[in-house]
Parts: sequence; C-alpha cells; structure tokens
Amino acid sequence: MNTTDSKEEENESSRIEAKLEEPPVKICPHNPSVSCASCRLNELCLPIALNKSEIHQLDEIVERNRPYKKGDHLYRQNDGFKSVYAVRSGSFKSYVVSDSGVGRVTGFFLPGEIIGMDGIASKHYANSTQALEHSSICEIPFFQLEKLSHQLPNLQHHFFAIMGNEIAKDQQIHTLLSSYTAEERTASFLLGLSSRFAQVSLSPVRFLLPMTRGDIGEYLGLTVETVSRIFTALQRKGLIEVNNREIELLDIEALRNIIGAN
Amino acid sequence: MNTTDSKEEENESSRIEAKLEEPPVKICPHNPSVSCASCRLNELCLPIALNKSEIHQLDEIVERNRPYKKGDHLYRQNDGFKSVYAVRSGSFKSYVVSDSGVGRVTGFFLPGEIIGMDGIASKHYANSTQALEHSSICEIPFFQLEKLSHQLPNLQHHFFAIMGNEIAKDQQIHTLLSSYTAEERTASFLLGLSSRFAQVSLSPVRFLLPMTRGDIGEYLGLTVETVSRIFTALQRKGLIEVNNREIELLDIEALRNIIGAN
DNA sequence: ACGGGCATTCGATTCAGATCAAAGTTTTTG
DNA sequence: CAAAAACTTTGATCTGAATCGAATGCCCGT
Repeated sequence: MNTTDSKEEENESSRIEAKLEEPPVKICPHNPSVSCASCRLNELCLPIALNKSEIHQLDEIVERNRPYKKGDHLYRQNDGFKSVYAVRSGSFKSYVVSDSGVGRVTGFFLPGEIIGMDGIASKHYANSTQALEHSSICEIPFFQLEKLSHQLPNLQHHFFAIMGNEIAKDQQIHTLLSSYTAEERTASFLLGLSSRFAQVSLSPVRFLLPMTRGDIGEYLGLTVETVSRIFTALQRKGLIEVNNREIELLDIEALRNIIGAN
Repeated sequence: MNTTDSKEEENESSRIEAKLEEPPVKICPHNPSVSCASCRLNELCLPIALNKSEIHQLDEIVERNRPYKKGDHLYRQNDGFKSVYAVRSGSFKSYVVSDSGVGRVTGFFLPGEIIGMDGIASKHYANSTQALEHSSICEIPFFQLEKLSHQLPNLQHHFFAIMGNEIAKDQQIHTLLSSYTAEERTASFLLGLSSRFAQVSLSPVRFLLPMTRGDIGEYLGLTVETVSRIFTALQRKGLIEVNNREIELLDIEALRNIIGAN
C-alpha cells in the first residue's frame, strides 16, 4: 500500500527471521523486565480480573516478539490464523486491499488493545495488519489461550468481554459511517483517540497521530483532502490545534457538540 | 420508530408478561416438540460441534419464549444485559436511536443467528432489537452459557467462533460503508441475504424481504429513495425482479460483478 | 369492503464530499 | 546532505446521493 516493494521485502524477511528463532524468547529482548505481572498495561489488557497466579499462567503462553519496525506486518490477509496480539507499545493499523488496489483501513490499535480477532471464526485473518511506528507486541497463540480460558473462568469471562467490546465498537462505527457527516466523523475520531490515549496514561488533549491523513480518510470513509480540510476548518474554529501529526484538542466540549445531535 | 405509541404499549406489556411467567417454559408453547437436539437449525446455531449429551446440557439452559409479534422488542437500548438470543423463526432488526430521533439500523437477524452480543462487555445492550414479523426465539441466559462453556470446551470454542464471526462480518460492513457506491452496497446486501436464506434451506434466488426499504437504507447508509431507485435500476437492467417485498435474483453473476471491483 | 396510514416510487433540485490539479512540506534514504 | 519519495494542503470543478415535493400503492384494522 504505502510501502515500496523493496521495503516490503525487508519487512517480510525480518518477520520470517523472527519466526525462525523458535522457541520464542519469553522475555522481550529490548525490555527484559516486562512480564504480564509487571506490565503497566495489565489493568487494561488481558490480565485484567486475573489474580496473581492466573496472571503467571497467562504469562507462560505469551510470546514477546522482537519489536516491529514501521511498516512491518504482523500478519497478512488470508494468512492462517494462529494468534491474537496485544499491543505493548507503538501502534498498528489493519487494512484490506481490494482487487482494484484501493486499500481500506479497518482499524487502528493502540497499547493494551487486542489485534486479530477477525481470524478466529474462519481460521484466516480477514485483513493485513502492520506497524505504524516502531512497536512491540505480545503474541498470544489462540489455541493456548482457549485451553487456558477453559481452566481459568476469569480469563474466559474476560475474553468474552473483550470480544463483546469489539463487537459493540464495530457497531458504533457502523452508525458513524452510515449517518455522520465528514465533520462529525472526524470529531468523533479525534475524541475516540483522545480517550484511548487517556487509558494508557497519555495526554487526552495533546497527542501525536500515528497514522497519516490518508489512513484516517480510509478508516472514516473520506478522502485525504476532506480530512485535511476538516482539520483546517476545526483549527480555524479554534477547536483544535494542528501541527503535522501533532494534535491539540482545545475545546473538547465543542467537539462533543459537533456529534451531539447524533 | 416505525411503530406508534399505542402499539409500543402493547408490545411492552406483552414483553413484561413474558418475563413474569417464570420459571420459563422449557418447551416452546407454539411448537412443543422443538428442542436443540431436534431443531432443524442445530447445524447452524449454537449446538454445532456439540455431541448429543452436550446438546442436551445446552438444551437445559435455553428458554424458549412465547413468539414475538411484529414490532415486539426483544430488548431495548441500555436494558441490562442478561441473555443472548438465537432466532428460531422469523426475523429481527437491531437499531439505535439518536437524540435527534434519527434511527439507524445496525443489523438484521435471520433464523440460526445470534442476537445481543453487543451487550456482553458493557452489561447493557447497545441497541434495541425488535421483531420484523411474527417470530420465535431461543433465549440463552449468558451467565449460564458462560458456566456451561466452562464445562464444555467445544461450546467455548464455538462461542468464540460465533463472536469472531460477528467481528469479521462487522468489519466487512465497515469496508462496504466506507468505500462502496449505493449500487454496490445494495447488490452486496441482496447477495448477503441470499446466502443467509440459503443457509436455512430457503431459496437463494427468490425471497421475501422482511424489512422495509427504509430499514435497508438505514442499514446501508442510504436514503429510502435511493434504495428504491437502485432496486428499480437493477430491475431495469434485468438483474433482479422486484414485487413489493418479493425479490428474485435473475443474474447473480452480474450482481457479483457489480461489487467485483472491490 | 373501505378508509386511513404507512411504504414505495418518481421527478426536480441541491449540496457535501469526491475528483482533479498542483504546490508546498516533511521524511526517508543513498 | 541532497535528492527522491511520501505526505499534506489548498483551490476549482464535478457528481452521486440527499433533500424536497408529490403521487400512488398496499396493508391493516374496523
């Protein structure tokens, strides 16, 4: 999509390398001290609602892969489904490519969020997912997650909740795409990002967009130009301040009012 | 939405009645012979992949409510989440109503399909769901489903798959809404219905739409007029035959080609 | 059978956002 | 460090679908 062929080659090879060095390292090479028990995301991610011993068991099945460079793929459309992934740091986007070459972004993932659940039913991933920046991931082999869920009712319960949450979120987007204007979509998107950043203890009013305007447009069903124009318009109205990828929300109440009628 | 106040009153009271007559009748009043084991949908619905004894255990927790009349609500937005539902016969639609009164349909449900998973995470249903025609339902109290899933790995596995399927489906709709034209959306919708009818052994080429043009429009992010015009246009091109709610797909290949480029 | 209320269709017009075109800016890379 | 590639912004124009305005048809209850 946005990457050249040669870039893709590199990514592909580094990805394969990572797979070859089995058995997977349990401790993240670039931050060996992180385990689920000590991860700052454990209140947000899978371990939520698990007790100490349960977290330890979960820890056992989590594979902490080497970090992903910008553009590296976690998996590609139609790859066999094997794992779900929890973002540890950085960010990812999922997208599908049509025969006509037009890509459509189906989701963005920030730390603590789970990637890959679209593959559970069909056993093949329905989209491709790549890193938007230097990022790290916890890979959770789904077969083992199921087995462990069977032993730990709390984990089963929580994973049902995570999937239910994904379903509810997807339906909100359905509503957004089927009835919101470009400005409403954009405001809603910014507010959504804001609260997701807040969840990981980042500023909800000032943040860096990990994705391009084009990515946002594909996600929201708009063109790059429209996204850019709406950003400019919101800035002119004094609701946000834009500097490249850096966004500051100046008037959250007003942004909420934009989507308030819906 | 489409029902008058007085109609709503009726529905509401009948619904409350149904809840009052606990303990729930295990055998459907209007068709006492149906159990999961004998249900013609059991290859499609929850019992899939369960053995005879497991199906019997599932049967124990399923509540077969009285039938729902057209317009009756299964639940309403923000009601406390208690159960998921499997459609036994008829059809349902889910919708959200905005403050501004504009409703948006978020889904249609045919026999064998599961309703209500959007409430699992938040413990409150994110939408309202009502019958589009005289319909019957199997209610599955979620707490008991979880408990049983914990005992039956096959059930746990299958429910993960059902939820994963819902997630994958929702993401397809995301793509549809963010990049398809009105004609592409409509063609895709008709083909989707067609294959869902086929799954329950109904004709995939000739069927009755259980929903109005308005419902379809809200679901696809189009207006009633546009849906109507597209139907007319597809008929003029000889791809479908429309008579009120009755649809015949005359050229499925051509319909596929409409969305083929995507 | 009939009247009233939805649901559907169709035509005319408008408009939000796409498309087309091009310059400017930031990031990547050899 | 400079060239190239990728991304962003702005302006002009176009267009698909919304909106507005009716007329007609169908279904439901009495």
